[in-house]
Amino acid sequence: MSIQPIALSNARISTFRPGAASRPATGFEQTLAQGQLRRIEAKEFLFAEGDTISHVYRIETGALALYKILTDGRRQVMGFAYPGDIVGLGIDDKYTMNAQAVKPTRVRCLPVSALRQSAARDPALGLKLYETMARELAATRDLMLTTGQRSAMERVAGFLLAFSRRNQRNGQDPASFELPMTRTDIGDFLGLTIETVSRTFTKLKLMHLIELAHSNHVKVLDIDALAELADGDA
Amino acid sequence: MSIQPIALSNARISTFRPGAASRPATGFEQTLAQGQLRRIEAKEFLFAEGDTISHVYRIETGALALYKILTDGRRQVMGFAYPGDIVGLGIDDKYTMNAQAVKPTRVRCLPVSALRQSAARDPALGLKLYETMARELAATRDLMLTTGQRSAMERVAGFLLAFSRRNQRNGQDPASFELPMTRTDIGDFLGLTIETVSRTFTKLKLMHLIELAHSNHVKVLDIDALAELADGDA
DNA sequence: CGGAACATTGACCCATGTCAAGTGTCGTGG
DNA sequence: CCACGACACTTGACATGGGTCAATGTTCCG
Repeated sequence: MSIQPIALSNARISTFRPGAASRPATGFEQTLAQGQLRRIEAKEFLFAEGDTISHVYRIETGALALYKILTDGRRQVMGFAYPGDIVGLGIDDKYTMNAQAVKPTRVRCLPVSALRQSAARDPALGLKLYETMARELAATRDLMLTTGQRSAMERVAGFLLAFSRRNQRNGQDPASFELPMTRTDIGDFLGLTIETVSRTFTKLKLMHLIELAHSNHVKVLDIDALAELADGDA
Repeated sequence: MSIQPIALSNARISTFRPGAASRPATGFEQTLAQGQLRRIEAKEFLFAEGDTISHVYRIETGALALYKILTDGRRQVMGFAYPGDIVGLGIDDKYTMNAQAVKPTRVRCLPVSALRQSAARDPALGLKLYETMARELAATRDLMLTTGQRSAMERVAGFLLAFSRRNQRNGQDPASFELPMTRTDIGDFLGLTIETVSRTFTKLKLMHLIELAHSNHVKVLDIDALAELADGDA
């Protein structure tokens, strides 16, 4: 896979499906399902880097940007969290990133104390947490391969491609979607300036690979060509 | 901390200290201690991306480079593994990176089957694995902040600084050390070409912040200035 | 309608990549 | 012990992708 900009997209601790009995609900999922629902507005923080960890969250609707900042203001977006994703896990007692909503978002809250208790008893939960982290690590490494080695065009094409594929996985239209985040977010995610992101979008338009109805609504015209541009990958 | 280029440097599953009884050895550590010792030569692979996972390894002596490659040859070194570090963990049944010795290296081997068995029974082990991954994730994110947002000088200064600090933690001279890896490895790690790495080393020499006896022996003359150059961090 | 926030576009510049030559350093074989 | 080749590193000259700065356009909302 060429790009994996979705911090926790595969990091779901097994989505809870009431109908499908194939996978029994763990204590964690049961607890989470009863967790309090919380609504946050666009640009509001769910938590900030350095805050003491109180809860772990699962996104229900909306989207979050997860990022770190340097003192001089440079910012690296580590990923975006979408419905189903879990955010806030970590071994220290402080959050290591900022989690800021990019649009109105609802999350379900689980106190970490409850998580710790369960984990001390249930070997399966410990392994799930391990899996979750391992997946996120894999995603982060893919992103690093991207920001470390690829050209602006490869990065942007890969970003759009990942979005398209994510839609497909979720049974939505892979050829037409709304980007919830700003150019600044995309730039800070890919390690580019907003100008470069914008220019690259324009190039893709001129090549007739995409259309931009409004600046955030993307229509993919030629996904194969897009994949080729994004490529350079195993 | 400004840079953390050491993939698994903090990812040790609690170093086993026979003398200190404060921390009881887990089943994992006991098993590992009895694991087979294996010697690999410089440039030899411990495992390659895509190989089926058979063992998890702990480095005893030497150093490994862990990296991914794109089809066109571009390479991203994700980190280096030093004595005490654990490599080979992952949720899939294939290794996700190449692990290649940068100098003669000895590792202790643990079959994953043994690990899986232990983990199914022991909640503490699952949590340790989780911790290990969480630490490595944090290190990878720091590296991403580096390759994504920093200048060549910041990257190289940070790299040397991390090396110095690592030596200090291990009770060795923080002002004088041998880099086990080539300029190519450093470049592919920091997302720079070997020429840029070399030129940056030269600049640091001219600024009298370091000395290079042989091209791989670094003497740090002014660690504070180095830290300042590396900085831009929280 | 007005203004704020975001996006696009253009002109220019610079840090870093590219290409090429030159300089150690090491190990091997004569 | 020296000659040689292999390999890694350094240095220089030049090219360029993407950053910076500035002006303009677009969308949205009060």
